[in-house]
Amino acid sequence: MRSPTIRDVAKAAGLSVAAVSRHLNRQIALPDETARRIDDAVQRLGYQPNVIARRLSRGSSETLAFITSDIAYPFFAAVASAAEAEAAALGYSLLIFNSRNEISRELSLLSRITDHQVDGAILMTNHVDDGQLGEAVRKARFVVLADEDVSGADVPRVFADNETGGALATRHLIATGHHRIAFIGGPRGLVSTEGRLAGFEMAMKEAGLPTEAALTRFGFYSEQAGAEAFRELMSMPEPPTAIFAIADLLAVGVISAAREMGVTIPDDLSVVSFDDIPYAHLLNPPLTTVHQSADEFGRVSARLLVDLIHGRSGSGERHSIPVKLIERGSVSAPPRSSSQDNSKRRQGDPSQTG
Amino acid sequence: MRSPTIRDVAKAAGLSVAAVSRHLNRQIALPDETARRIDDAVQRLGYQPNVIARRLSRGSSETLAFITSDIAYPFFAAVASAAEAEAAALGYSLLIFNSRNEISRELSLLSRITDHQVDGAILMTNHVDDGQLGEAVRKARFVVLADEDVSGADVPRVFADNETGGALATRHLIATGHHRIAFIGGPRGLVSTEGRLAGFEMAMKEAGLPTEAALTRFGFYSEQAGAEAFRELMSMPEPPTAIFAIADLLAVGVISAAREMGVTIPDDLSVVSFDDIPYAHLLNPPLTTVHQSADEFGRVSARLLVDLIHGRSGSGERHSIPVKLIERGSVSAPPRSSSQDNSKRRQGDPSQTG
DNA sequence: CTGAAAGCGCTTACAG
DNA sequence: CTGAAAGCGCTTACAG
Repeated sequence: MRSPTIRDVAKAAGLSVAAVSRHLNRQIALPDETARRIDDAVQRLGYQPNVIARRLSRGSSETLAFITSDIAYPFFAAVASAAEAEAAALGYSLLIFNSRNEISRELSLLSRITDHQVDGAILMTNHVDDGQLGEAVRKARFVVLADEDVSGADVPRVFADNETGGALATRHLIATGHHRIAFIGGPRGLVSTEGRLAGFEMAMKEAGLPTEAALTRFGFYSEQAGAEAFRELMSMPEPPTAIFAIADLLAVGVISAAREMGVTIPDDLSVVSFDDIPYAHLLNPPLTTVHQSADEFGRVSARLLVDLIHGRSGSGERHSIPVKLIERGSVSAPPRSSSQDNSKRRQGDPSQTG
Repeated sequence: MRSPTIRDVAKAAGLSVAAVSRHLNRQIALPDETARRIDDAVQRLGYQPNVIARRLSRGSSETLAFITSDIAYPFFAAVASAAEAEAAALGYSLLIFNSRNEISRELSLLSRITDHQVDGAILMTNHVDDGQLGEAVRKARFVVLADEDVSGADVPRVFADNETGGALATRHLIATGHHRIAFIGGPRGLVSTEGRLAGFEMAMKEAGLPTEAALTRFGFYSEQAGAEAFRELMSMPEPPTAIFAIADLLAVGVISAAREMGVTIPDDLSVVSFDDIPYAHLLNPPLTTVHQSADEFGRVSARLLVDLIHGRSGSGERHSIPVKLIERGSVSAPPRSSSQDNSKRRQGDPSQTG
């Protein structure tokens, strides 16, 4: 019941192991008759090369890793799926890893590159680094950073155009008549949070609108964090009339909490978010959100990684994924009653900018 | 720049390779001083064992594969995530593979078991087998089949209680007043389709209701297939007043198409589905659906696989995942106007059963 | 063109 | 207890 090895094939074909190996790897053109003898033996024995052994002697695996903080988040799953498709087209397998956003797991996954278990990795982390990850990435070398940054790592990067997206979302809210706009972000220090915040602030400034510290919240990327931020915002003396939640996941938390509190979106409160996850258009309300292409994210990352492995792409490379605003049903004009007057009353507030 | 090997460590510690290996694998209790020498050398050199080499000589990898037809489908992603968590708790890594439901990819993934690239696999296929897959599973041995069956494979299985779920969904529709109920299934021959169909038919029969062939459709598991089945159903002379779509994915297709055609759910048409994907409660309308626990699916599958590898679980084992109906907003009483009378008129139709 | 042999980096029976 | 050596199944310089 032992699986046949290349030696068995060689014996059966009356040839040397080397000849068989070379033939199987197409590094040699054998006379037809000889080639057939090998192929027949392979057939008959049901021989399958042992990939582990090949990997050990060759030092490469034709396998890539995709490390995500949460494979259950639809946007990340969609990126993984696209990366897989592109990797396959380029002759690579893709292993998908769930890091649960734990640095220890990210580190051990990255070490599989040094191991030659995989040739390289696409890393989608989702926390700020204390330096460990940066060092590991530098050591692993064949890594592309997608969606979030790891500072100090000299590798290619693929980010969404966060700043433009943030500005797009905010301008849309302003154009619809909102002045008191809250910002619900992820953790501070992440490029997603900082980029989208910069876009938000830029758009507010353009419009001559103040950015109030109490209206900009930060926290984890989770439904719960979105819900919590929403509740805090609504319990303010003068709640905002619109929210820019910088991820659909956060917006989902906002929607759930709003439902519970009986506030209607968009009648009582407008919401714009970011990502455009698969079912965003079917939610209630349909989410107005900044779209970034998961497909392009995955494909570009995979291509960049393969290029890097083959020395065809520089480590300084940066790729920006374009964004666009998708208007659906979660935004409307602010309710007549509210904040218009309130915001005037607060004109002199020292916490205001601009 | 070459990564340090166990030989380097041995040299640095002034010991044999064997001693180092045994110490690192805790198969030996060295005098404290000696142990420290090794640990220091490991530290200093930054030694990390080469997993590939270990795997080749040991013949096992402490790694499991999770093969899914579509990692981008939220339910599957959730199962993968749970399987990963359980595997990690049991000391195994989990690689997630996207097979795209292509048999050639499933086969090559399965062959990684024979390869010793992975110790075993959880296989979630989604097509009927022509025998190839069954043979590969039999050969690979350390496989657990989840969600869908592969006939002729003598391995453990984890299925939802499809029949009960199908009956639950159908009875709910009947209890709400529906008589003309359509069934939108996946491909014929899959246990999900057949089991849920059996439950559907059982519930209809219980209620003394006919099952009309034109009202039961089968097709791929895709949004598109759901939309198409819906359109065909609605263009019938007497369309159904309710649909049991046996997967949320299908229901999402139905909802989209209904939106386009201007039919309102649940006022014009009631819909029940199956799965309860993550955002089902936030859709418009909130989906009334049969819940199956993705978490339990993933955890049980992983545990069964590890048990199988360790010879602790028999290949005949079957585990059934309980289901329950979650009532939300996609079902209401049938519209006054319709089918009540129509269905009487068709009493004598030969295509009717029972 | 072809084969014998070394080597990839571990683990583990075997002998001391 | 400890080490020298064989072996896991391939690939590939090297020599013929």
